[in-house]
Amino acid sequence: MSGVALHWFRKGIRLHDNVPLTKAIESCSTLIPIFILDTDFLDPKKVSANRLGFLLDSLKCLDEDLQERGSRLIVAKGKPSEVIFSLIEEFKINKLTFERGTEPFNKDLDDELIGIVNANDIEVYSNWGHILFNPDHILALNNGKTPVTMNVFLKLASSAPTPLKPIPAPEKIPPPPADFKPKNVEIFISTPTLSDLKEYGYDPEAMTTWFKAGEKEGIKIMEDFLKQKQRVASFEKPKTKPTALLPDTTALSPYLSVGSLSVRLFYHKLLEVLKSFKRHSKPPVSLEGQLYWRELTYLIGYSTPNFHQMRENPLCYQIPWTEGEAAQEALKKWEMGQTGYPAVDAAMNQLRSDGWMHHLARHLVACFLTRGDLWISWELGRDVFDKYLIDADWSINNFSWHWMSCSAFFYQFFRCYGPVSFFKKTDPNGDYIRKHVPILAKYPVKYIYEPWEAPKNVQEAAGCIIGQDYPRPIVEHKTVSQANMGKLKKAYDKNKADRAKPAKVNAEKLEKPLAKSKLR
DNA sequence: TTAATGTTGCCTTC
DNA sequence: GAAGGCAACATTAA
Repeated sequence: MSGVALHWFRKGIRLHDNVPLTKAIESCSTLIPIFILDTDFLDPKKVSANRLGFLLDSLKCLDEDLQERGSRLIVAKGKPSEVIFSLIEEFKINKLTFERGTEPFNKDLDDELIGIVNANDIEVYSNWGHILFNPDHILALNNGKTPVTMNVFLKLASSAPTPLKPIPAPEKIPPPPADFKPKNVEIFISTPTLSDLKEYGYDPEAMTTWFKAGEKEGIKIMEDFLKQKQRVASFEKPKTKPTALLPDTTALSPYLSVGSLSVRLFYHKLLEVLKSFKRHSKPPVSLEGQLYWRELTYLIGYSTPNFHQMRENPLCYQIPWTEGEAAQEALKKWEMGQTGYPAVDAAMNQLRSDGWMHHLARHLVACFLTRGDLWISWELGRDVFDKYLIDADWSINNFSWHWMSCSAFFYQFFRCYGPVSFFKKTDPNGDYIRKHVPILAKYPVKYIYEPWEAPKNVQEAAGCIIGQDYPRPIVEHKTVSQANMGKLKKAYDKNKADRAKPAKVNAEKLEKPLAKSKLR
């Protein structure tokens, strides 16, 4: 054991169930554990202080956990591929380990790394540690076709190999070289905080999320939740409350997203709990089902070209969303919680302050921005979510915006969320609004969801005049949502017609070659 | 080809 | 609180 190993942390910011890291340790006396802060990522316009801060805190925890085992985390800054290749060369790396990514930007880099590194006679180990199932395996089971519904996915998953059992964290980890100072790679002296990134425009005060980062925290939240066995066994996602003042779901998404909690650990611990119940809730609504949804989105993101956009995306309906200045203005109001619909604004305010909101709150605001009310492209809403959510996840986020905008996977556009009605069901008193839109806190129950309906004297008594202290509704929901359904119907018809034409031509052209290549 | 199905709508009626 | 109408989508199973 004399080699130098490089373990690259991307997601998978943890020591438990980290197979590549464990493989790296097996065969080296020196291990460089590195995280690379991509300079493209350091932009408050694209990545909020909450999201970046949560990531940095996760790294800090990782560093502490590494130090407990005789190592420490090295955080570099730059373009990931350049940093990796530079380190490989300078430190004569024998072994490179990392967790594979399904997203297009990761996929390309993975292929590049595996190819070039193998050519240089360096041992490479990577795995699919961020997900339960090997996506290539699932796709093969479906003859290479991307599954687009949960039932199809469940069938495929049931005939795929059982997800691997998690492995424990290593007890000892070989240290990086003493005085580790690469020549061509910029590294931080210690794990950076937001204060160290002021030059990029970050303000440490802007980090307001109450979520605590780290592997220990993620595992603790998981264990506390799984202890409530009855709750686990009867969990049904659609029945949880978006307006709860404390999360009514597991709220494990931030930890799963950066990988400080292993999805396989959660999966197997969950199944253990379910085993002790004769009857329990089932996918797609159960807790187990939530993990399968996550898998499905990763699989779709992995196998669908241009999944991050409407155009050139084979799964996505082409819908003529509003563009231009008016759309930008409305988008900004939506982002900043200024639509004049208290429920929507409360959710958006929670998104910006906490970096998290309940899944159904995401539905309400996403529907409102796209097909429901504002008729603005899901891509723009997706970007706003990606900026603020501490659980931001490329696959899940893109999938959900397809779904909510009726661009793919879900098409029942006549089922539309009401910005007044939807939250009333779980929060008739409007406590969620009172918390997240404090200027409305004194409104009587009768008007809390529709403050513009309140008589002037009621507005004055509540200390908030509509149109002055809080905006009037940006649109009239009833009217625009009706009109939008008509527009969607038209767009659907046009898409069907457009799809029918080229498909016919292709079928004729491809008939022979297809038959020939059946064995592929 | 038709029938059943689809994680999470809203409103009115009983 | 449950049920049915609303005006009706696409995908999958049969």
